[in-house]
Amino acid sequence: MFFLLMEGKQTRGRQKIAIKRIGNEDDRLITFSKRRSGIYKKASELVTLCGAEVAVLVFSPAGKAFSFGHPSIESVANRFLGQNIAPNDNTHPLVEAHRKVRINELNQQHNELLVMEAERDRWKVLKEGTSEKSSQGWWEAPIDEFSLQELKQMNVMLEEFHKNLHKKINELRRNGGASSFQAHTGHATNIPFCQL
Amino acid sequence: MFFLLMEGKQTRGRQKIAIKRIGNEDDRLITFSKRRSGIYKKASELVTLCGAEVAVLVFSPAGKAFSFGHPSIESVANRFLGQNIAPNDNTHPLVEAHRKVRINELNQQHNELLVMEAERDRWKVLKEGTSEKSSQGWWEAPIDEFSLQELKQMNVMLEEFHKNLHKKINELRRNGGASSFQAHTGHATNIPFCQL
DNA sequence: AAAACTATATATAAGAC
DNA sequence: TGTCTTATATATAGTTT
Repeated sequence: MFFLLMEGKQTRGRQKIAIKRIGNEDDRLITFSKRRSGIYKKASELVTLCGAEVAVLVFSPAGKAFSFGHPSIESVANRFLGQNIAPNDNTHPLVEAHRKVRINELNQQHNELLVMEAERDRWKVLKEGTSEKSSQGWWEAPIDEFSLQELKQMNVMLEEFHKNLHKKINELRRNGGASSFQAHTGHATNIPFCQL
Repeated sequence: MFFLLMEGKQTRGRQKIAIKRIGNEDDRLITFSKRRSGIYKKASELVTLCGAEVAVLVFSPAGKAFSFGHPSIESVANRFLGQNIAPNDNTHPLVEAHRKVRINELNQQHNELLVMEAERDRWKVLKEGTSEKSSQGWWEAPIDEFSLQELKQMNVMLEEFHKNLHKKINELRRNGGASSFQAHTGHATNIPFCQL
């Protein structure tokens, strides 16, 4: 602790910062990661609360891509581009997107899986009140209906599914497809897939 | 005021809500609008603080499209979509890779340029006196750090640089192949993913 | 290089205009 | 619709583990 003036307080808490480029690279990277997660969370809440479709695309200064999307990044982005770009312009990349779409479906499932896994532990805790069955979004699964036993079984199934998914994705990758995704899991378990 | 128990308080303040679909339509619409703005603000802060590129696409349940993007929705979306499309019909991998790297460098410069130009224009506008409700948002640039003279010089430099950049890009296109500049913008930025 | 921890800054629900 | 207010919920800066 640098400041001895803080009688009785363990930290200075959140400090105000100016909205300008963060000079220190380490701080900037940490802030990038934290705030990116924060935006994903906000986006997912907007989806759930209002039934909206949202896509968030982020490129780090280093050029690494991150994204959040519901129902999928592709669907939202295409919907947007489709209405803003000449609809019958077939030179647009969308034409050759067949394999890509398949891979993206898998990736989306993978993202959902990661989210579910991340949420799974929270569900255990959440087993208190609120018997809601409004299954709007993918994360809004029927929480309360799972006993601990069922959660354990689900855990096993998820892990199995997870492995299979990776295998399929890797097969597709070897066949020439490519995609790169990162899920918002709340746990930052990043498994970006690699092209080539 | 429903609750007479609120001694001395004018409102109950922010109330906790469950993250589930808001039943009342009016509330849902208001929340949609407020939170959408909130996400834009967060996105713009991420841009400014970390130098990221961000696009946020939102569709209301009614199907109306909203978006935020920096440097532009199109550039970020194309960059993302392009990155997820597998150019599996490459000629020679190494040649292609080298060209991609070169174009990637140019694209990054170009994106930086777009950012700088966008900011420059904002500064210009602000200098010219239309200072209305621009007291918030990421475009609130550090005006005071730049004299008018410096802005003019920067303007010239930017335009020169911009022209050269386009020239180089066009050269590469002629030597390299089919894609448009826009397509290259998308394809050129997956260095972190394919380890060329 | 993540994750956890406080204390504080910020976002926003509910209401009023 | 949009803007303002208030009080509270939530996000997060700075730091430690």
